[in-house]
Amino acid sequence: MADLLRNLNEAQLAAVTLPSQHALILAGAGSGKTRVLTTRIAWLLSTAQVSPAGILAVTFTNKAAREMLTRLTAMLPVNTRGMWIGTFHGLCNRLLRAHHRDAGLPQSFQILDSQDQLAAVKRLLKAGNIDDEKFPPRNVQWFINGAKEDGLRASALETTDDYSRHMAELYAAYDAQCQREGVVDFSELLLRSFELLSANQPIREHYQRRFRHVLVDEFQDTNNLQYRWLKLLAGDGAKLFAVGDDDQSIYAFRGANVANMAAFEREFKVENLIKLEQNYRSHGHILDCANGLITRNSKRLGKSLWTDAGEGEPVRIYEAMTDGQEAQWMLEEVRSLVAEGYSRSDIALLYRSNAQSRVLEHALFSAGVPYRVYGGLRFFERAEVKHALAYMRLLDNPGDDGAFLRVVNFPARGIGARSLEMLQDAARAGGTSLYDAASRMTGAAGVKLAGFVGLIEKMRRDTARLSLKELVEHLTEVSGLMAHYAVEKEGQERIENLRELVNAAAAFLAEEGVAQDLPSSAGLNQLSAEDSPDQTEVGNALVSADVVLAPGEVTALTPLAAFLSHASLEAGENQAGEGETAIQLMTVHSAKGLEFDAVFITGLEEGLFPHENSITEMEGLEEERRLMYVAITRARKRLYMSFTQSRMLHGQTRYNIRSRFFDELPEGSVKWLTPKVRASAPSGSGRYDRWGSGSLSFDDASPSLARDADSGRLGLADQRAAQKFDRGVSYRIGQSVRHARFGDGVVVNIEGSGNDARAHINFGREGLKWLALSVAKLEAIN
DNA sequence: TCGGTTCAGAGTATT
DNA sequence: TCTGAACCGA
Repeated sequence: MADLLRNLNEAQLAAVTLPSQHALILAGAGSGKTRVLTTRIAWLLSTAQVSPAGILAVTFTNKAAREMLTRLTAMLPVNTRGMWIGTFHGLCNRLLRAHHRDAGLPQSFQILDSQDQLAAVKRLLKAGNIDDEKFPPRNVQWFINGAKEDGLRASALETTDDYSRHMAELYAAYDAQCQREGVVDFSELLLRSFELLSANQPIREHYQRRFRHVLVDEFQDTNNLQYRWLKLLAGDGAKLFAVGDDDQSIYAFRGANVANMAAFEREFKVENLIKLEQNYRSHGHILDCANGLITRNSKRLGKSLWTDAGEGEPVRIYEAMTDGQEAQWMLEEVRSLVAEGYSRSDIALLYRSNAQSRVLEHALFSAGVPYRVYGGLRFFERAEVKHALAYMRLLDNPGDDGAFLRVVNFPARGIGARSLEMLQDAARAGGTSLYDAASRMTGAAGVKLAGFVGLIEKMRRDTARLSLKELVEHLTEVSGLMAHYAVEKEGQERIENLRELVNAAAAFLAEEGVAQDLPSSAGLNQLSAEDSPDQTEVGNALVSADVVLAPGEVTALTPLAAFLSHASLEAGENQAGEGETAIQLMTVHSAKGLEFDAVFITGLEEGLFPHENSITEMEGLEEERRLMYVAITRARKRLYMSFTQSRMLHGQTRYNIRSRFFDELPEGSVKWLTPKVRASAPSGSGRYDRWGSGSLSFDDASPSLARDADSGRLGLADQRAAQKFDRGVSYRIGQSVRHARFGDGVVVNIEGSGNDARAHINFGREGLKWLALSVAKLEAIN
C-alpha cells in the first residue's frame, strides 16, 4: 500500500486518500490525472473501504477505459471483473442488456452508430413524404439527439411553432421506428437507461446501494443527461469523485457543459476541491505560454500549472509567406529534429481543421518522410465492413429494416428502387418489417425479394452451428461480397478489410473466452455475496442481471449479438499504424490527452485559429483559447507555432493576419524565428467580417510569386517577386500597416498608381477595406 | 443499374 | 480546391 502512494506529490496524495466524500479534482494538463484516478481506486480497494463490486468508473472513450483498467491491474492484483469500468455508453449498454425487459427492449437490441442513425432518419423522412429541403436529415438528427441529451422525449417537448411541432412529430416517429426495429442509437442508450433508473425504484435502489464510489474522468466533457445519470446512480449513498479540467473543455459543440463542474460543486456541497497544478510533462517556457494564454479567459475555476523541470527552450514562432512555405519550413525543422535524435513518432503536427493537413501531407510525402494522419474512417465504419455487419444484423434480427435496405441489393441482385418502394409500401400497410413483407411480395419483384430472404434463411441455417469466426467467414463468401470486391478495381483493400473482420471476430471470441476462464466464478461468488441483501428485495431479475454483468459485458447474449454491439460501441482504429515510426498529424481536438516531445501548431491565423465561426458563438472565443491551451500543453520539450500571410482555402487565396493568441503569450518565453511584426487583430469588440467577396487570388496577381513560394522557402526570390507588385507606392502585398481607426492590417491588393493608388487591406475583425493611399494615413510597420 | 456530370458546401468529434 | 450527394442518360 505504501508502494501505491509512493512518488505521489502532496496534492495527488491528498486526492487519492480523501475520506469517503464527494470530491472535485481540478487536474491540469499533464498533472497525473489518470494516475490519481486509478490510484484512488486501488487505494479504496486495498484499504478495504470498498469491494470491487462497489466501484463504478466512467470515461468517455474506450481508450481511456482500457488505460484505466490496464494501470489498475498493474497496480494491484485485483479481480477487476466485479467493477464497472467503461464508457458512459458501454455501461448503459450493460445496464440495458441486463434489464432489457424493464427497459422495454429486446434482449439483443442493436446499436445504431451516427451513420446508421442518419440513414434511419432519411428513411423516416422518405416514408413520411417529408420535404427534406425543409427538414434536412442532418438537422432532424441533430434535433433528436439534442432533445435526448436534455432528457426529453418528443411528448415532453414544448412546441411553440409549426417548425418545432413538426420536428417533435418526426422525433416521435423516429423513436417509434427504432422501437419497432429493435434498434437503439447512442443518445438513446443514455436516455433509456436514465429512464430505467428513474422509473424503476427497485433497480435504482439496487445500484445505488451497490456502487459506493462513482469516479468520473474528464468531467468537464459531460453533457446534461450524463450529469443527471451520474446523480441518479450515485443517489444519497455513493460518493462522486469527479476529475476534470475546465481549461480543457473543448467539446461544447457536441453538448458538453462545463457548468456541470460548478453545478457539481454546489449541488453535492463539495468540500474537497483539490487542484493538481504540478505538471510533469512540459518545460517551463511552454507552461508559461499556456498559463499566460489561459488567464485571458474570464470564466475559470482557476488554476496555474508549474513544473520543477526547468524552463527549457523558448517557444519558437515562425511567420511564413504561404501555406506551402510554412509546410516546407516545418519539413526542414522536422528533419533537423530527427537528426538531433527525436523520434518521428514523438513529433506532432497540429492544426485547427482537417483541411489544413493536405499541404502538410504533401510536403512530407514529397520528401519521403513517413507520417500518419489521425481521423477519418475507422475500421467498423468502412462501407464493406458495414455491409458484412448488416448481413450479420439481419441474421440476428430480421426486423432490422436499416440492415435489410443496406444489403438487399448489395451485391446487386436486380432489386431496384422501384421494387423497394413497393416493398416499403407493403410493409407499412401490413405493419410488418421489410423482411417479413419481402416473402409475401408477388410479381417479378417478389421473386427476387423471396430469393434474398431465401439467401438469408439459408445463411441462418448453415451458420447455426458455426463459431462466430466461421460465421463471418461463411457470410462474406455466401453473400457475394467477396466475389463482388474481387472484380472491383480497388476491391483488394476492401477484401483485406473483410478478412480483418474475420480476424476481429476471432479475436473477440478469444477475449470473451479468456474472460470466462479467468477466476470469473470466484468473482461471481464474491459478487453474489456482496449483493445478497438486495436479492430478496429485488427478486430474480437482478440475480440474472449480475450474471450478465460480472463476467464482462454481454456474455448472456449470443456471440453474434455481442460482437455486433462491440462493433457499434467501439469503432476501432483508423488505418493501421504501418509499423514504421511516423510523424503524427492531427487536429488539436484529437491531440487532447496525448503528448509529444516536439509539437508544431500550424495555421495560427485570425479566422482559422481562432476559427471565424467561433467569433459569433456564445463564448466561442474562450473555447478557441482553451483549444489553443490544449495544443500548447501537448508539448514536452519543444514547441513551434507558425502562421502564414496567405493560405489557399476553398480554392481561394486568403490573406490572413496572425492569430491574436500570439499577443497573449509572455514575451520572455517565446522566440521569433522571423522578425516579429506588430500586426495583430485589433482588440475590442468589432464584428468579424467574413472574407471572400473582396479577396484577391494570388494566381491572378502573381503567378510567379505563387510558384516560387510553393516550391520552397521564403528567400530573396520571393521578396523580389512580391516587390514586382509594388506599383510605385511604398507598399507591397503582404505588407503590414497601421491605420489610426482600423488598427493593424495586411495589404492584400494594390490597384492604380500615383494619386489613384488604392490598397485593399485586411484589418482582421474590422474587415477588408479599400483605402486610397493618397488620403489614408497609413503607417508601414515592417 | 451503372457511370458520369453537376452543384453546393467546406469546424472541431466520441459513443 | 476538393468532396460528397444528387441527378440524368444509356
